[in-house]
Amino acid sequence: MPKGEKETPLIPLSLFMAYWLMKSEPDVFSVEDLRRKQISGWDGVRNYQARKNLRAMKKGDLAFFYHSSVNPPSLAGMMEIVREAYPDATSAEGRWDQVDVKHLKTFGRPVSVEEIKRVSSLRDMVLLKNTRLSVQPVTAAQWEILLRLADA
DNA sequence: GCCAACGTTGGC
DNA sequence: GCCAACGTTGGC
Repeated sequence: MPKGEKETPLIPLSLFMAYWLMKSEPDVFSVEDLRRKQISGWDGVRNYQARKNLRAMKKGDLAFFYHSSVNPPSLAGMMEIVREAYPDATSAEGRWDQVDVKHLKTFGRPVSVEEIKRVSSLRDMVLLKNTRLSVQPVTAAQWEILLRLADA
């Protein structure tokens, strides 16, 4: 290999980590609330499919912070999973879990769901297919495209 | 505020 | 296990 040429890893780093999208109504908890706290528990999830996704999260995974039920609904920032699933203290039944997340970025240019719908390579996003799922996976390819749209 | 899509509950 | 009734989510 010629000097100064960057060595390509045999296996891309992205294969080792997963990407997610997590919804919150910003009136309740926004990406700026998370920026102020830096680290916060992500609790209150009461859906089995979302719980399954929470439990699949690994430390170091990245997630988009999605602002739902506002105009316009959009990807507002990015965070890192810093603690894997553990019992949600706000759940009396004890069967729900939460993770801890850390603020990484608030997007200067949030990506609206309307914009996402216009990108054909994003048409398979869970966000568009299963609109009610509040914790959902994002593929590495989708992640890259969305980051570019966010100018991040 | 409306309503479509989806999830849960409970009677049978 | 089916399904009707009901509740919730979330875009519009």
